[in-house]
Amino acid sequence: MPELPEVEVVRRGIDAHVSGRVFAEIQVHHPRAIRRHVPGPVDFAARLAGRRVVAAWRRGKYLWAELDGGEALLTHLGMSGQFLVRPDGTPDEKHLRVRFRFADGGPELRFVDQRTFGGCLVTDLVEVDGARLPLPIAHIARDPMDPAFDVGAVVRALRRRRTEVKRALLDQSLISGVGNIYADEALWRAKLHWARPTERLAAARVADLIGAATEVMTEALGAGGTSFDALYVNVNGESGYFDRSLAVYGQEGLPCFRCGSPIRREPFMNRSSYSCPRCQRRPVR
DNA sequence: CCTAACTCCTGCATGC
DNA sequence: TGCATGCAGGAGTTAG
Repeated sequence: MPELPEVEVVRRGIDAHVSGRVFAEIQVHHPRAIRRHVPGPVDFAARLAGRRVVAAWRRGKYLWAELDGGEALLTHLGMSGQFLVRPDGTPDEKHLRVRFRFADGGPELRFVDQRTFGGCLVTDLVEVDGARLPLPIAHIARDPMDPAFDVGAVVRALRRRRTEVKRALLDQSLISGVGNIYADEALWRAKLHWARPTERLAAARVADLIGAATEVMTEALGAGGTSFDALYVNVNGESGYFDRSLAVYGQEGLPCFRCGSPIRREPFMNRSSYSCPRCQRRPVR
């Protein structure tokens, strides 16, 4: 499940292998992959052909290739999206959705996505609060790796919410880049139960939580990301190894690293939350 | 305006 | 073996 660290690994790969190159033929193999590009696949391909990639950027879980002339190829990996750099003639992946060829005839870029939650679109860049962003993600908050990330402002915004703390942590308009895995890891590090009401959390506890999220995602990036299977890989098809360092996510029944209590799994928003029953006490009501 | 539920999708694990 | 069911879940959309 690509979250900030995994998307950053992909961004670096695209920056290294695609920046400076000129798009040629683009093939859309599955229309759902560009469903957010409203004008459709023909327009999508036409807007990219002949355009040079200036650089690859990221905010939260979104990444985009800035094109010469001012537009951007914006993408989100969803649950299972991958960008792979492959020499021409490499057999197509089963879930190949979009093929990007280049004018230099070098290795092509492929968007592969099993569960089709991810996608691509071409869009304008706009100025938002001192940052240059693709228009559809103007509402996405800065992530903790952003030099202009303001911890104090995020703490205040989060405490204004009237909801459970994990819901707020997953809200990409408050703080971006955190998904289910790193949310659970950050809550464990901060010793907070996911259902704690935000309005009853002291500012210092919230700051601890943001710090824990930043810390765990930084460590995961250093490990090349988290991967449970072949679904998340870098542009060369290689997996990260942070899954070995996970304290709670997917660890149901295994002993807590801190206290030895068996990690529990609870239903949360039609998915799961993992936590330590002793280190992370459930709120009384 | 704010919050929560719903929805999209495929493959794998599980149980009968 | 085959079929049904549950689960994985990001984020836009819709409902209240």
